[in-house]
Amino acid sequence: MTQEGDNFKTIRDEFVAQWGVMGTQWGINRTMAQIHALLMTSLEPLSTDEVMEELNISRGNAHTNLKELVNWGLLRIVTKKGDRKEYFEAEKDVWEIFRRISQERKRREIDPAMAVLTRCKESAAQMKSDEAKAFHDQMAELEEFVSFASKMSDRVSSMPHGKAIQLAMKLLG
Amino acid sequence: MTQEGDNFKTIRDEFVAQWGVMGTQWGINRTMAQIHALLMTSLEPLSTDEVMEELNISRGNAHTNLKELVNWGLLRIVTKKGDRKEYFEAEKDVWEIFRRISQERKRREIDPAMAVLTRCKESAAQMKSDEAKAFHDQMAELEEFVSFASKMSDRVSSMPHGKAIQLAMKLLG
DNA sequence: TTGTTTTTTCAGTATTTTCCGAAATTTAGT
DNA sequence: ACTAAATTTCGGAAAATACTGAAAAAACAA
Repeated sequence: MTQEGDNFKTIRDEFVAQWGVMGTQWGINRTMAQIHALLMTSLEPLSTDEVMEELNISRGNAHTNLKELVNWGLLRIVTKKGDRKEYFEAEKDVWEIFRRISQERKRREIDPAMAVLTRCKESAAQMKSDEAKAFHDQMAELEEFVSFASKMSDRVSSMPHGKAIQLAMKLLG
Repeated sequence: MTQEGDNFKTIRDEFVAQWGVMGTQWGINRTMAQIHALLMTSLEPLSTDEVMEELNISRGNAHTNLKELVNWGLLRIVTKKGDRKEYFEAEKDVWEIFRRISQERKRREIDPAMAVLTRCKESAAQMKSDEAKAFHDQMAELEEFVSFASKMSDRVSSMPHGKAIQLAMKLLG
């Protein structure tokens, strides 16, 4: 291993560690964020064992989080001929990463919120007191806004990269 | 208390509870989300004691989370003359709520991410190996995208409500 | 089928986060 | 200055979450 190789490993490890810390700050677990960082910056796909080794984590932990990242569409499984192991490769295109994360967060965060708001709004619809009317109106406004944001998110994240840039330029220009 | 009053309290409590659960799913603590839900749907500002009572939580917990919501700009403190207590009132306008949350998340999530990416990119800038070059390029792409998203977020969340709607219509139309 | 490699599951443990309750501090009236 | 009301802080308890390690299951080859 050359001197430069060591430097690279050092800075990459720092990125992995920092990304892990940041993950926890936005409600993603540390290991998942670290694995994602590791594979985003790896030229070759890695096996479960290599990930375990690199991050000093257990097999169960590595396995669970690798599969979760596959569910998010941020990793894909690849195989090598004559080798029974699964290897994991990260999506590296930033626009594609953004799209996958947007879609997943919408599914997990926005859609359930909509359901709650709609149900609460409807339950309050027939009530006559001032309190209940205000509650109903507040639910309706929140629901409208969330629905709207949801549609916008769909629209933007289904754009090809080029279209998105165009739109952005108009906004920033 | 009328029959309808009871019904209203029931559905409001359900909203508060559900919003709390959702909070935990997106990395916000349950109590903070519940207090926000409670005050968003309250016609009158509430005191710390009223919040404690309504949610069955301790004074310390109520206090900490009320102040945190004030820091987020989602609640403001109001006082009544001849009363030494502080009362808390929620911002109810959905566009304003969205702006405050966007700004806070940017400050907490995006800005630190930028710092990490920039530092890692610069550390790898002089390295010559293929691995290091790929790492540098990946950091640069991520940094560019995040910076870009950050500017977009600023731009959109500083729009008045009307302008935002116009933009959205063009996107959805 | 039998043995070997790899993946998956999960009960128990460790860590992190949240919360309570009470003491300490601050604020304001008399 | 003294008292009373309200706010703030914080050590330790409780709850929620993440992780380990090992066993079970599955996949594959001989």
